[in-house]
Amino acid sequence: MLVRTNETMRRLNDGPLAVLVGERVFSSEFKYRKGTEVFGEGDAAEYVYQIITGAVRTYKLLADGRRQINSFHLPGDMFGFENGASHRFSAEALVETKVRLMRQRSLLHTVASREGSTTNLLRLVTQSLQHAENHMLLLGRKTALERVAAFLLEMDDRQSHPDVMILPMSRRDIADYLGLTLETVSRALSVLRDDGLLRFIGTTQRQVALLNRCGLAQYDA
Amino acid sequence: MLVRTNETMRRLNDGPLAVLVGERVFSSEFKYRKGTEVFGEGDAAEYVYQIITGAVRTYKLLADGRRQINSFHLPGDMFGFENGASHRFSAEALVETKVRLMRQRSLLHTVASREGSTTNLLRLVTQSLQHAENHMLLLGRKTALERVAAFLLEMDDRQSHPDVMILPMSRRDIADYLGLTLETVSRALSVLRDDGLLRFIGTTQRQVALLNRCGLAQYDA
DNA sequence: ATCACATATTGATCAGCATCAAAAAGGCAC
DNA sequence: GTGCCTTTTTGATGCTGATCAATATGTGAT
Repeated sequence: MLVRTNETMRRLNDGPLAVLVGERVFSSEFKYRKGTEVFGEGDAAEYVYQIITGAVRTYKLLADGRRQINSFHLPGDMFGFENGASHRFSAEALVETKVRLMRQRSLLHTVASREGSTTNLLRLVTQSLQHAENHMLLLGRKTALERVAAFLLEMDDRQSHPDVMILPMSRRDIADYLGLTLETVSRALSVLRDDGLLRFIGTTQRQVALLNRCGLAQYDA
Repeated sequence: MLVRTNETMRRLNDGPLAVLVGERVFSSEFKYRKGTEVFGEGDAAEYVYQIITGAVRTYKLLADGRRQINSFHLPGDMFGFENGASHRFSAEALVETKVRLMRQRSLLHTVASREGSTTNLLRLVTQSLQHAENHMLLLGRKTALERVAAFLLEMDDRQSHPDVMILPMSRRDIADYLGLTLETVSRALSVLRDDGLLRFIGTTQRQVALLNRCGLAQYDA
């Protein structure tokens, strides 16, 4: 994505709602097994979630099964915040995922009684909006290679540029995020590998070492 | 778009920030000629805008000129709200446009001192996010015909289902909104016309009568 | 280790939309 | 109205990415 700065170094209890933590607002924890639904589109929006460990995809479906993933959520990220009474999209655990959760009503109430946290909550929503704006540019106007390069740089950034990046999602998930097919994603990754921009680590294809981040950024428009 | 309910009947002074109007918050009005820039990506985000008459496009550009329009703003709509110090996208008047504008700092300050308006401001941002989520689904997963049908239904809804809808934007604007080329948009409109779903009114091609909204909705996925 | 199933890669072909091109229609100044 | 420029439509062709298909690799259970 275009905006990568300041997305790094997110830690638990260090996000926009840090001020609320430890105030009996985050009432409980919960664990989801790989592939299970956290909530579905149209479900009552009772809780807000923060990921402790694991990863979650949020997505919308068309009637015939076409899927668009809005975003991937990693440890520290919050999701599920809704204005209305029901969720506008679905959320599923990509892998075994532990979350902290609290009631939305409780959150809004707490926020309303506290100056400053208002702005934090607003910032949280604004950041999602910013991500969405960048993603619309990607979906509307970028080529397959540009999309995949942007995706790798986004994940790299959100994992704080590790030597070996772990992708918790399948090729199909990546494809549904980028508005492509899984075959096209696979081919693009192969091109980038053959061009010496990345290397797959070990036996799995979900551990990636970025060998040339600047080169990758060239591929991204 | 998927969400059309409650987008109708928006009037001036009747939006999310109605509570703020008449409180010397909206300091002034300004007029932009057709095609002129309201603000550019990266500009200092000093003001928030509300359209009185006319229409505005907000968009992002890639280095080589590819453009993605995030949204079209019609009378009553607000835009230009930013979390950070600078605008994340550009805004231009589609036609001669009159706006009301106020300083962001002033808005935030006023909001902070008033219970309730916080939630309204939050709702404003959340609505933009909701629009973005629906648009990502369109950009990532819908065909050209589905996109154009969805566009017509969105505009129809936002103009409160008039007999004759006026499109203030060019085919190129529509294309850049829908992630297509202007030729593809033109062809899709011709298909819908030939199928009896719409009719062009008068001499211009920017006045459209929707003859069969349910039929159009079938085209949309 | 073996088997069954899920995931990923790679290849061949196809289709939808983009691109290139030209003509028609509309808008606007004079 | 006339002329000029912009916008829109329509047509011909091409290319990117989708689809269909086969193989390879990985994973998890027993």
